[in-house]
Amino acid sequence: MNNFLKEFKDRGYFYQCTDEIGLSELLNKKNSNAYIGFDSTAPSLHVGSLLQIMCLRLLQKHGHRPIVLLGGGTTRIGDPSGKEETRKILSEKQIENNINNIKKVFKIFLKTNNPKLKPIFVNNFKWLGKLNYIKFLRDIGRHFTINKMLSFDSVKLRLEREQSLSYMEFNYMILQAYDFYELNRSKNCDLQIGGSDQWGNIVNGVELIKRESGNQAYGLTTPLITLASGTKMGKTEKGAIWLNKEMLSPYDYWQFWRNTDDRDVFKFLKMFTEIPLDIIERERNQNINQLKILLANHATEMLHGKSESEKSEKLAKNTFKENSTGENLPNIKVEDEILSKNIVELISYVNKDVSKSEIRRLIKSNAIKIDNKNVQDEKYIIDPNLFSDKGFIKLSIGKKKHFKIVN
RNA sequence: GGAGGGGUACCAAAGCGGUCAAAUGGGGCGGGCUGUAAACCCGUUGACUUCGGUCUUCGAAGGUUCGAAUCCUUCCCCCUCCA
Repeated sequence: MNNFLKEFKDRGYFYQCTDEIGLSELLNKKNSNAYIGFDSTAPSLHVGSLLQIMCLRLLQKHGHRPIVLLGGGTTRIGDPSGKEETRKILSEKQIENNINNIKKVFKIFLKTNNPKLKPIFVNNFKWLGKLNYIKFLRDIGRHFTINKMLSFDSVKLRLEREQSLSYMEFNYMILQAYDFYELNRSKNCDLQIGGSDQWGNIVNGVELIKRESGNQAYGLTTPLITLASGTKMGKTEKGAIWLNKEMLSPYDYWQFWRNTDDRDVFKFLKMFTEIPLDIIERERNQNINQLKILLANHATEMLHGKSESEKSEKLAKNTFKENSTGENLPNIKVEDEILSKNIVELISYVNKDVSKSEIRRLIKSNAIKIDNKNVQDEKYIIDPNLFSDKGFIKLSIGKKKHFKIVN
């Protein structure tokens, strides 16, 4: 089997392929261009897309060139796959904005120095935006039968549940198929990779290419990752785990991986790090917490760089150590004016998302600590002398949230 | 177009004149246990508060009433069945 495909499988990326043998031969024969499309509905991707990004890296590693499609065109439509409801339609400006932000992350993850492997960024609005309806129907539309389109899961499920599916969304799969066709034509792209929910869209593309141009293209899908806890990857209680650092700090990203469920650690090491598989296998029986740190370090390093990753690890060690002073936490400067008010005001100032009622509740349930000492009284005012020995105080909200307050 | 059913907090879902800031479950948050895990147990979950209360919330706007999530009117939206 082709090396790329082998590693793809060994790392747990593989779900389905339109023609495994054919693809394997193709990839052995030449360096190929492969594309993955990304949703541009949010200003950042989250870990839910990370597996796809890892696929792109893997392509590069094996000498193939990734094409990143940021769907300015299809985002304007909304993919009905796996969606219960019609998606909100974003403004042009928002989409452009999102695309620019998302690009930053790819520039981190993908190698851009080698001109042969350098990713190609495409925006399908470039071709979808200027399609001529009649011409499109005649050239492309004729290859699709309604009979078949109705049989695809994305459509079928909606209809079965008697949820409305607009004509606009119904066309999504044709547009995605057309994207693949267009990339095959103009960029020599002969492979599309996507999540398992994209299977139908991908197959349509492969068929369209075959019929319209006679070329053989391939599709490859990755499994949907569910966590041991049964939830979808990417979203947690606190919200999505964003990849852009403006939306989620490197430390919080590190913490996300550090807090991986025991049952997922081994799987994630294979999927989300590039540690050689034999080494992962060898390390497997190590202390589970060491493995989690390993995972967190690698994942964070890949996205935010070595120094951020090391800082996060250090900060975590420091923060969770018994009686830590919290000196490594980022400074939060608080003026006397706030400090002279009570603890509720202080916390409210430091953590603006929490309401004062909530803070009062936290105090009652023993969740608030100043320099590791519980605060029980909501009228408590910080003694300025506390600053004098170290120059700062540590404010803790619960066990995981800590702040270093400087005056 | 006709006939019904429905819109309640983060989600699901009860309530159908006062005792409703609204049962219950999930989720979240906090505490306990631990390993920053899982499981489990407990507490909590509109806002503000001088802790006495005060203010805003049950699709929207009006109305009836001492008093409405609950009754009436109009409007908006969703669903089911028939055409």
